Amino acid sequence: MSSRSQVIADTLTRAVIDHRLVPGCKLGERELAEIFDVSRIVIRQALIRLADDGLAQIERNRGAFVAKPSMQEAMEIYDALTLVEQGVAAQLSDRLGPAGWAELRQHVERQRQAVAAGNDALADVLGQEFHTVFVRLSRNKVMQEIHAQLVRRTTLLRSLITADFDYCNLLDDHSRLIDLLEKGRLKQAMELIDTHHRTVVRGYIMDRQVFPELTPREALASFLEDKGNGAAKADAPKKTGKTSGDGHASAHRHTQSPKQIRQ
Amino acid sequence: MSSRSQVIADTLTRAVIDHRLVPGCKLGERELAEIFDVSRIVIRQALIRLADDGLAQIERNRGAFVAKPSMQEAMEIYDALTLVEQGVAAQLSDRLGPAGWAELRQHVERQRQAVAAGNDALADVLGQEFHTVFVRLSRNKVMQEIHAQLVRRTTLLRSLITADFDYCNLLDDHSRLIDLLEKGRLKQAMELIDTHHRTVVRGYIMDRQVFPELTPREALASFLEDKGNGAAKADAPKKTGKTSGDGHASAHRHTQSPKQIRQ
DNA sequence: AAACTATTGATTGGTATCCAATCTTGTGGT
DNA sequence: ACCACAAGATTGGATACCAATCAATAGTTT
Repeated sequence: MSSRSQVIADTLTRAVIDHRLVPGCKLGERELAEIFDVSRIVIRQALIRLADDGLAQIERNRGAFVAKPSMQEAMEIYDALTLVEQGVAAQLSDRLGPAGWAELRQHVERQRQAVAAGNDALADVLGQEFHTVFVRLSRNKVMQEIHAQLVRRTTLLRSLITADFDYCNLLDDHSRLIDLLEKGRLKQAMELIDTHHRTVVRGYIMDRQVFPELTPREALASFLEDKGNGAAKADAPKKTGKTSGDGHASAHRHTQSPKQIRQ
Repeated sequence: MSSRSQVIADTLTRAVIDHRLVPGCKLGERELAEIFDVSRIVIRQALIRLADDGLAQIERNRGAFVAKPSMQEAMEIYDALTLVEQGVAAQLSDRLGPAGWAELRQHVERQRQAVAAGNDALADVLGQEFHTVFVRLSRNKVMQEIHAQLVRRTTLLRSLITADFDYCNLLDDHSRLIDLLEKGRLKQAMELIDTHHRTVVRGYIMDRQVFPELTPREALASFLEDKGNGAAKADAPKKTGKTSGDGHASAHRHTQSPKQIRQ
């Protein structure tokens, strides 16, 4: 249904927020065209979409690269995210019904169980997803899209840094946030959101040089496999690219292997 | 410096927010390609940019049209705008220095003078611009871009409705907002922002059928003239497309002349 | 006459090929 | 070691072409 450039843009987006394509990585038209078996023009359209989303930057006559935000921009993204989530919190504290609170609590509970079961990967995804669910309850699609875009960009940021903190703390934050909001303690709730994000940022140490771990061809190998199967080609990337979680309750650490650097 | 598709996207954006191109208007590739004297591919890239910005919608195998948001979406856009401006207000009330407040007051003063001088067009632009200046003082480029996009979309909405209110009231709102914020009366300030936008929305009567006033060729005639001159071609559209004001303190009324309708 | 169907025409999405401008790189001379 | 210049590669764009699909018309049937 979607145009091919949209599918490819979604696939690339997924690759970026999964840290398979890291900031600074060159996204050559010819190379991508070969990988996706499509003409260069379709690739260019996909890259325009990525650039509009803030995940890539296109330099005239030099090509597209995975975006490499400055520390300043990183701060701004987190500030914007905080602002949005605080605003949504304010709205929800007024308008959210019992069913909504229940859904949030249930989500936290699922994450707690994942932690208890030692399934860190799932816990990670759920922790990220919480914020998305939170905003979804505002029932404002425009706001959802803005938030999703900001979240994607924070996820991109996590490629640039070495996170180092435990996320049990953050899970507690989610639980406490619900409590505060339901009790109408809006001011404290907003304070919590602020410190929550600040905790995340503070856990980050920005490495100025980031080393690509994978070439585009390696990073997108899974897509090539999918393409072999045939059916899953168009569906899978679209869905995961849009709905699946992203966020910042990660404890990953990236091994650094110098290879091809930009700047 | 920018790619041609970007320049064209900016030109089209300006035409849309100036209401020369109204919601539902068909944006045919071939027609635009002739108008701008470029290949269809460049046009398609420009249309992708517009669609990503929420100003156009592309339907597969049917083409691109100027976006025609539903009443629901209109509400969501205004809610999002309110949320963003409230958040910025909260930040500014803490962090803004005397110079900032002075800039805001000066801006209101300029608008007041324009009103006094009977220069309604200028007053309109300044009234719209106030919100942009307000957000700019947050010194957060990411937030600025989000806000600018939302403002563009509200401006698009104004094509869909018949506004009917005087904007002296809104000018007072701006002045009062500054007073409240500087005095730290944050809660009242946020309430004011909310009612400010609600006033705007309430002044609107959504007409379900919108009639294109101009064909793309007519709407973009000024561009064609510029192109004849040669020099002003690349500069003018770029600059105005990005910085010049948009907002909602308008008192325009659109005459309706049935012509080519969609749906 | 009204409703359904088929053909035609126009438009879009996409490919392949070509070209100019620009960037990068590597080589050679000093 | 350093600078200049030429060669190669890459991007931005034009053009021509094709298949798929939508819209609208004309024709057929009831």
